[in-house]
Amino acid sequence: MRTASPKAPSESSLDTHLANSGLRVTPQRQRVHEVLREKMDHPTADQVFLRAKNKMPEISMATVYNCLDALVQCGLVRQVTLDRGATRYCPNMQDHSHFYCDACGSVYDILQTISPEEADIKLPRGFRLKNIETNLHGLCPDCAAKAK
Amino acid sequence: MRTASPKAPSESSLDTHLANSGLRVTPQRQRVHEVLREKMDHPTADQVFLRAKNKMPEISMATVYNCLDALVQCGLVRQVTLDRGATRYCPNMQDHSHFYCDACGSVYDILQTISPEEADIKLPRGFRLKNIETNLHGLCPDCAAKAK
DNA sequence: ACCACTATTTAGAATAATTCTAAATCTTGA
DNA sequence: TCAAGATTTAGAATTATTCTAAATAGTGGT
Ligand SMILES: [Mn+2]
Ligand SMILES: [Mn+2]
Ligand SMILES: [Zn+2]
Ligand SMILES: [Zn+2]
Repeated sequence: MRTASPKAPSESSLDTHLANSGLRVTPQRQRVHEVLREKMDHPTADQVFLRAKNKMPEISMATVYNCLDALVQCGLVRQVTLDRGATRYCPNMQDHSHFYCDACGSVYDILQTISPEEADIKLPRGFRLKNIETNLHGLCPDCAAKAK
Repeated sequence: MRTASPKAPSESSLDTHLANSGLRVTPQRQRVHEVLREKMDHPTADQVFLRAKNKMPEISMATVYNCLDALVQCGLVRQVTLDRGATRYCPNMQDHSHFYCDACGSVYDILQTISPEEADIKLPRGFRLKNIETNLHGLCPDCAAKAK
């Protein structure tokens, strides 16, 4: 073998991102990130907890919150807040927006965004814009069909 | 006097909007809407409750939630969810987006939006787009100054 | 390898945010 | 005036998130 331990791109990305933020690589953080990548349906912290427990029964809710915060902090996961309910988490760091079905609450990635330049947002003096978040609201295919 | 009881535009708008949604005009709903118009700083339900109590000491938290929901339902108030904290409420129904300061959590109205046409969002077959919500993240003037 | 230091995890308590429940009050329209 | 339905209310219940303090694990220096 050429390399001692070849890693999947997502794993090595986890390692480097955590390292860059001065955070350690831990089994819990790996597991939480894995759970998010396994099913990219924008789960809540609670759902991540339940899924993570399958392969790691000792993991705690506090740790799930800690891990999610760590992954958000090092730029591997995005927080998605779309309604009064629990925050959702998205491991897709590609530039994309979210479609939220107001009827059933499901969330879909939409691979299209409006860039700050394109949007040409004029902010009052002093504001420093970091990024633009676009949330699309409407009906998902299923709910749109039922609505007719 | 020409008209029997001339109303401020916002009040009559409250009446007609509620009526159009089959909802009654009540002192509590009027008060909650008034609180939101008084200080458009995007307060949380809890903050609305505290402010509403000044002129209406008997109002309850449950009623504040009920009223906010009624006002949202009839199109007089927008819900604004920007982070893991409590939902905020905005009585400005003009098309606008929100600037959220990631440092201090303050929210500002930005009178500029990306229209669905302008954005030219291409959704997969079956999705029905109702509206686009744009949230700007960054630093407010105060926090930007401190950051330097 | 041993140790001290710090980061992380953990269970559970605490707090915050929201929803629910059932009874009281109010409004509307026969 | 009365019945039906809408709304409000206090408080309990539930859900979401944060905090605390002790246990565990990882790191760097010797
Ligand atoms: Mn996503
Ligand atoms: Mn606003
Ligand atoms: Zn749906
Ligand atoms: Zn700020």
